[in-house]
Amino acid sequence: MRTRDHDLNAERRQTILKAAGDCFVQNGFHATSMKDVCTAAGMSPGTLYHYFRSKADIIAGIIDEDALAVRKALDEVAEAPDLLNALFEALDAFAMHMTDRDLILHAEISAEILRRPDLKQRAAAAHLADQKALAGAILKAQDAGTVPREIDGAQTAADILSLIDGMLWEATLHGAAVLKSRTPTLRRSIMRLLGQREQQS
Amino acid sequence: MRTRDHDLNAERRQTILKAAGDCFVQNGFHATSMKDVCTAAGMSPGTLYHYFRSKADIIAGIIDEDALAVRKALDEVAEAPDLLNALFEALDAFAMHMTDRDLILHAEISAEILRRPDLKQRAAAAHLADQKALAGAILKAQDAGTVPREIDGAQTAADILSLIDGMLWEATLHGAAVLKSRTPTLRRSIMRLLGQREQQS
DNA sequence: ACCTGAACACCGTTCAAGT
DNA sequence: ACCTGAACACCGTTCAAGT
Repeated sequence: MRTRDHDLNAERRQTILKAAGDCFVQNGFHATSMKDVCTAAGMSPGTLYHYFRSKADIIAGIIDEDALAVRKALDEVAEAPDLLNALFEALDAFAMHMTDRDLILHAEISAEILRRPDLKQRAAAAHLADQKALAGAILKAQDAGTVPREIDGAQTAADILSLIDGMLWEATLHGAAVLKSRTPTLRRSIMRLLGQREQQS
Repeated sequence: MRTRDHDLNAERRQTILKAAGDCFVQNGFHATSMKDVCTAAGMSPGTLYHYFRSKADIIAGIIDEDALAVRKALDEVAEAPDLLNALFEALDAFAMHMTDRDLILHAEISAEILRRPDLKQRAAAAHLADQKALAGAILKAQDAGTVPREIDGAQTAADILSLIDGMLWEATLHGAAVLKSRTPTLRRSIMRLLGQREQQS
């Protein structure tokens, strides 16, 4: 058959993404050479370039995988009946399961987004979609009476995402351990942003 | 005289930092070659390497300049008699005077911090110092009775810095214009984090 | 279509030589 | 001390040739 083998294509691409991810976590995006990725993936440069057009294209693939995961998590929160509960549960799960590997890869991803205009554009669209999903959830909570009307849904959604990003930034700077210690206080801050009164547990 | 000429040294370093900054803003850190910086600074590679040990060392110099500016602004806020006022004034000035150039350079800086462990360590120290300065200011406001006692100063300081970083991230993704539209709502979010009641102006 | 590996263009850094 | 520019080692990408 001369036609393109889609299964092989998808499989090879997956192999390359995994191998590249490992390399990037170990040595960073710019410190790993294409030769490194080739060795890790067990193929020659020519073959690798058959599946990805450039080194940058590889990290774009990794970014897409990451964005999809965030997307799914937020959509689940948006669809849940109780916003606060769902959000805090997602946050806990996030802080629990985030490994050092994830954190390092997230840093590499962010760095590359900051650098490349085309990735920046995709990240901007993803960020807007995330914001809208959360804003929709806030609106629903306002209809249900859980969140006061005077809260600006869109802006508050953006601020909540900022808080989470900020925690991630702290975690990359000071180590993954801060995720666990930070989650409870982050909870309180998010509640304040959503206009909740203080409450003793 | 065979002894090191300190004035010339400082001047040349400044020339290089400025030239490199221009190059990085135009083409990004990794897309500008040392040859580009040499041309912009008007000197040969050998001379440039006489003043900076590496390309990474140049961006480290730019980072230090940036961190110093943040440091100064936050210390002024911390020393002001009225925290809220001083903070909001600083924020307005920040949003007003932030140029596209600053924003792009900030992005390049962040990307490089994410990548290099030694820069990461310095950024972590700077972030901690910023956080402490703001936490001190919150404590002072608590003593003055402007901010309620149940607020956790250190964590709230971290959260406020997260909100500002988040706004910067949004600005790099969606353009500098969001800084001006975002500042008023950011104000309200910060007030909420500091336990202030809603108020009509 | 899928794969190989030598070859090309380029870049960060060094170093012998000059003043 | 300060400066030059050719030279070195390395890296992302291409391409002629093979199956």
